Amino acid sequence: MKHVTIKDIANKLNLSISSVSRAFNDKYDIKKETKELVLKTAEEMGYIPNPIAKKLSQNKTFNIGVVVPEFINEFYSEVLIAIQDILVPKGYQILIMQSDEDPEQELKNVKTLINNMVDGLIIAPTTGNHEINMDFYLKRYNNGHPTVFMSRIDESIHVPKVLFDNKKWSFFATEHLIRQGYKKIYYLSGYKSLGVCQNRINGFLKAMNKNKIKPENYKVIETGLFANEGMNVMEDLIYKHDIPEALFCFNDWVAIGAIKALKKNAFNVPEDVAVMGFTETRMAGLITPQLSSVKQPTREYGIKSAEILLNQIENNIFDNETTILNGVLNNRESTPSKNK
Amino acid sequence: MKHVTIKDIANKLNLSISSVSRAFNDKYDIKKETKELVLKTAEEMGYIPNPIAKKLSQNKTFNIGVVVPEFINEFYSEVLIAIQDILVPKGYQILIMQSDEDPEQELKNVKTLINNMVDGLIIAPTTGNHEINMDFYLKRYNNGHPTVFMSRIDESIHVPKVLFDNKKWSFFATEHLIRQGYKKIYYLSGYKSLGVCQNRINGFLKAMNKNKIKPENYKVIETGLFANEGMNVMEDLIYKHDIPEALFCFNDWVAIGAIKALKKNAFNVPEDVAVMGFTETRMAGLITPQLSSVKQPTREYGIKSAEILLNQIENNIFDNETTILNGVLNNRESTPSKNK
DNA sequence: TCATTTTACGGAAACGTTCTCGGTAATTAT
DNA sequence: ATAATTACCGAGAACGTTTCCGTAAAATGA
Repeated sequence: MKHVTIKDIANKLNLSISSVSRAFNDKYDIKKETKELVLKTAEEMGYIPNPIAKKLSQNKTFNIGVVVPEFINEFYSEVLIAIQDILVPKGYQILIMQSDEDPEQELKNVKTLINNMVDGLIIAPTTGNHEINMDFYLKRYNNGHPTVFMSRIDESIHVPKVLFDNKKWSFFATEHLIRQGYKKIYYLSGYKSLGVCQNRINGFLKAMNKNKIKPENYKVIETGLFANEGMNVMEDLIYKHDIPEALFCFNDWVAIGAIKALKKNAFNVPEDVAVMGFTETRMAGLITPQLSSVKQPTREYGIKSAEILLNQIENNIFDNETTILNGVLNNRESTPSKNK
Repeated sequence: MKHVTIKDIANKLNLSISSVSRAFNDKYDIKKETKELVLKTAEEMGYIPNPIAKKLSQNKTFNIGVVVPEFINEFYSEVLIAIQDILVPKGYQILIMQSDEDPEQELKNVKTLINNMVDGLIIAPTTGNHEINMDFYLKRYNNGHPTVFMSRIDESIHVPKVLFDNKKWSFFATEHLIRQGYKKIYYLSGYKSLGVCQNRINGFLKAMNKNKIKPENYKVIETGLFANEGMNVMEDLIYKHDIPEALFCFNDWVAIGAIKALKKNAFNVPEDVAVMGFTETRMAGLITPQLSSVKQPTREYGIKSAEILLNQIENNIFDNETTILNGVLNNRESTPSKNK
């Protein structure tokens, strides 16, 4: 039951502790035969190295902290898996914490991870511009602590980051609706206080301006992140007889909620109202009608973030590079062409 | 930039290291004033305790390993959040690993966590009866290592576990279809090799027997876990003109896939074919028609598992208790009554 | 007042590694 | 054969805590 240590092996073989240690860590001054002997007896004795001791003496934990705003949606789950795929083979362990979309919880999470001496942090902030948190993260990063930011972070902040151009793809999605022939388009946005939502609003508005859509033919309606909010907002519009030709929604959930409200009130999708989602989920291709949406590259998010972090930790390379990932606009049944 | 240690504080105050340590750990032989002095100067000097050293000297990591088969679906995400909600306030950190539904990966994950000296393990096996893994876990548990098993584990195995009676609820769901008046019912199962799938099949068959449904009026068709598999199997049935009155599906995804195939081939749901899901997801209430399903109590899963583990770790209570959680059968539009 | 108990603190070992330094034996070069 | 080099190994400090044990000072009791 007693834990076998390096010392026990040393005693048994009449070797020194240092020699046994060398046997495990290769490449040092150690004879091939003794090394093999040590390895063999270690195996026999059921030796398991104590990572805690290793960490203490090396001042390295081989732990990476990852903080995400939530992982109920597939998005961050997929990102996390990708991060693991890169980091675990390199010997790192990942500590995952979720902030429940709350900046205060986020800061707590980061501090907990720091207290646990993580070798590096990947942070997906709940919002891109929460100043108190950002100040804290920045100071730490500038003191030389490996950190990568992800997803919802302002492009202007001078740190290594991996992001998606929400404004651009929101613009693309909106223009797509315009090109499909829809004249009156409403955007059901998330919370305007979230940076990511603001960016997508800006993309929507940019498309309106560029295409000279008159103000009476578009609207931005603050909605939320979940289906029931999309449903409520749509119910409200129906109640007011304020029905657009097309809806662009902050995410697939909002879109699905809106569709539900429409169907319930005898509107046909897409004949009466076309609907477009965002941050595609697996459902998009499965519901009726199949939902047009913008797919974000979840795996690339994780892979790229992990690689940048590794570069900081292992090669001491601290570029403030910004990686902007590309999406895919999937046109499906919910946004057919009205032209001709 | 140098890390402030307990020693630095001791030097500054002309105290011994032990006294400073006592100041932080309360309740020992320490005068109130000195304690406050230590705490105050520690604060000023920006002291952060080194958890690694603490762990080494206490032989405790305050880390809990949680291994889940996957966390792409909401189910385990919700369980994980509940586990965190219980354990984090108690000072524990959670290391999450996912096995990608692969027993070998699962064993690797568990071993990685053990090597990292977790104080306890919560394991949701990919399947309930993979013998090699189970032998390993059991031996460890019987050697006094805190462990709780969750979700997909056989009731007969003598360990502390939290589970859902899949057979019972599958039986309930099937009987519900029968009572709603459906005479010909097919079950689209998961992989028969997975214990959890086998249990649900047994529940289905039990309902068939009890209600004396003739063999020509039911079928169990091995399908899979994802929507495209549900879709393919249903397409195949349609091709063979082998259409039941109701479908019972292994999970909501399979159900949604099957519904898609039906709609595509001009069958109406539920008029032509009723459909019932399982392990309810958020989508169930949002798609058209709203999907009847069985809701599993995800939060209770996590809370109960965490509590049992804490009891093992902190109170040394190792009951082999089995907690069986209750579900809820939500009847929605996809399974209306045919009677009358 | 003196013996006894309590309180508060210091010394030092322990946790299990890594790693620097120095030393000896073996090998090679001169 | 001797000197120089190399290969291999051991001693012991270091990482930052906790905790056991001993003891001086203070408090208590008679």
